[in-house]
Amino acid sequence: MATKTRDAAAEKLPLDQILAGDCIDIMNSLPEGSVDLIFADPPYNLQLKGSLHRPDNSAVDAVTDHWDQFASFAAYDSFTRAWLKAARRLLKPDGAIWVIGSYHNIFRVGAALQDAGYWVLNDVIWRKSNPMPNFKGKRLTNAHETMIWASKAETSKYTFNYEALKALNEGIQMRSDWVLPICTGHERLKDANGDKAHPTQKPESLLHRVIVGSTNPGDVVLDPFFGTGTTGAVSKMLGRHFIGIEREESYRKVATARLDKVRKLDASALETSTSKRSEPRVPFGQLVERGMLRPGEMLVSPRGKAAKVRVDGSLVSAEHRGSIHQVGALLEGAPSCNGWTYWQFKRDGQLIPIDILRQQIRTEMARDA
Amino acid sequence: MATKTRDAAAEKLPLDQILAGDCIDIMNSLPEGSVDLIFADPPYNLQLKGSLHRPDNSAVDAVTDHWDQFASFAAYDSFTRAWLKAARRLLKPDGAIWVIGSYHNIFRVGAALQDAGYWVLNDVIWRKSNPMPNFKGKRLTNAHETMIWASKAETSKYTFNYEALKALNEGIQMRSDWVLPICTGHERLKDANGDKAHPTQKPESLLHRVIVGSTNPGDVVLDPFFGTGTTGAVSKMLGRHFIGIEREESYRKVATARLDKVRKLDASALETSTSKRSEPRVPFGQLVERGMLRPGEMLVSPRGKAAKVRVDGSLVSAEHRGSIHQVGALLEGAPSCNGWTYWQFKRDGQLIPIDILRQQIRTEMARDA
DNA sequence: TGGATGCGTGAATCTCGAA
DNA sequence: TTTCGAGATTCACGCATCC
Repeated sequence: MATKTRDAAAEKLPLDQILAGDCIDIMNSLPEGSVDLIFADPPYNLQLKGSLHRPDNSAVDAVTDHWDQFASFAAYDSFTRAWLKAARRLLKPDGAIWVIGSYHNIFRVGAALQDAGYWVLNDVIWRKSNPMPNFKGKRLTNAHETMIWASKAETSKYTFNYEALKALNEGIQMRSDWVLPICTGHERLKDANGDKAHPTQKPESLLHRVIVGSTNPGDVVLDPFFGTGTTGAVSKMLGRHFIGIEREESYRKVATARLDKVRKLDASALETSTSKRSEPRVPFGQLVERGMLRPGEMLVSPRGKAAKVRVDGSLVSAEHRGSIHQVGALLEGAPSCNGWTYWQFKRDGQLIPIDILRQQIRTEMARDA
Repeated sequence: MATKTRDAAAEKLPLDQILAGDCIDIMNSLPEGSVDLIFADPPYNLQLKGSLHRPDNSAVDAVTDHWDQFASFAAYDSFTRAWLKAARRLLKPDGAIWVIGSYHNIFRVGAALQDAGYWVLNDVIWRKSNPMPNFKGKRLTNAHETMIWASKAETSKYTFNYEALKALNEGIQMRSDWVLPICTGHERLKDANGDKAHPTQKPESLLHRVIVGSTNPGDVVLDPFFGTGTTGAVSKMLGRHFIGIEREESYRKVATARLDKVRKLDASALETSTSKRSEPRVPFGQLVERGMLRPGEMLVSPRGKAAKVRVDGSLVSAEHRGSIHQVGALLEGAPSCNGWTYWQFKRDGQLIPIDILRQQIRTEMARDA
């Protein structure tokens, strides 16, 4: 707590600094039970092989840095278990940890956390509003990353600022899925050449929510994979202490310059809420998946043209196939057509516009948001 | 594929049935390499202690069934590794699996999948539009569950109906986070007392998306934790075969009654949008042979580069010669080039993409088939 | 100054069949 | 098993440029 007298162990901490070196060695050199929160963004072990090009033939700048290379799952596990053990020793009894990862590594991290005695509180999904698409159409767009929030032990009285997060979420309980954009634009740090300074810089909005939700002012937040220092920047801004550990000198240099520019906020730290209150998009396919329309059912146009609904939410008429908009446009010989207002379905002998069903879904969405 | 002759192993399968007993024993009794897809909703090992009450003091009906009780993580791991091994043996070489879970078990399941040799394709978040709130305000609202989609091996040519899922999502490629409501209302099966028949019944919309996206009509879908048979119901409706395995008689009974009521959709509703990859290959030389392009005629690129058509269907420019793709790539200095969409020819002063000619041939082929 | 247009890019396990 | 070559494939933004 902010008001609590700092204990002896914490007094020996090198606060608000970036420590150079291997995170396991350095964590082992710091006093036991001294840190309130750990935020860790470890290597994901992506195991990328060849190169990848966009449809326009430009090359994707992939994460191929040496620090993300591991010989095997076993090697990655052994690294993971070692740093998680060192991290747990550092935590105060009521401390907690956040770890972020992708499907490449997060299952291994999660199992190691549980095996080490941490107690998982939530898994939190960062849903990216602007992810990189899947260029080859071979998988789903990888549009999220996973964070695990765990206390040091099952009995820990971890910090959770329920009301603060609820306030951040317009008065509604914060959920386990967070929609936030990736780090781009001015926030993305560049090196002297104008290239990105770090391949995986996290957005400050993500750390903002983590730190507001699970620390108090004056707390100590340690990041063993500091990179360009997002954790430090947000901690400093929010009046928390940080300790960064980073092996690579180039990252430390960028982080130091960044942290020098950060000013602690006075009082009301408001999230840059991107509340574009436009109506949410409802794919027509959801009406089929949710059983509101039956695959095989016929839709009818105002002038009596008909088309059949297929399981993937596309339509097929005598001569055309495609989306509700495409088939409508083709049947009318029009350049475009709003399928939502064009098509109707039959219930109890009545013709009903399909837009009614979309309204039902939107009403649910608004109620449940 | 639906039209492919079923192989010997698959012919011995007990299709469209619910098998009674332990899933590991039963899977081991079925023929190796015979199943296209496995969907598994294993016990979550929730480790619930005590009871939970809502703010109004009503009790939350928690999952406390005996089948969800495990003595330790080690016991749960050993169970998980055993059924995943039996499941992998059953899969065809190009088969795939989906497993759904929560933070209690999904990390252990994911690590076990990777260790067993499965190849993770995506982790998919089922984002619940109407989750149960966190009554105590001690954690984030647990508003999602995680599914892991993995192929049998890294080299598997898994089924992925990219275009169908894109159609379900109104023309934008499907992401790894799916917003769907939980199973309520009349879809939620009740027992004779009017209580819910199964504590964790999954919504059909979720299975619809899984099955449309990763199987073809006629495929065999196995569910080793069948419960009340959502996987079977959706498989049957979508013209896939199912095999259910369920230990508890009460669930089998409910599932049987449910499946009897399901009708298979007619074939035209089952058709989905397909990708160009599945269309027949047309050699460029055919355009010349058929007189659609004259030997000696010039093709033009979007940026005005030109090449001459030769009698054998190769191109020659000032500096390069080769296929339409090779010459395009060389002229652009690109690693590759789709000549079909790159080159244009001239008719009546208009520039027309050569892909139009390929479309004409494909339309003829479809009509004559 | 403002709107339209175009370009660049982000933690990516990203083709496939024939020879 | 490896090699070769045809040819399929992208969404949301920020920012710069150009009328």
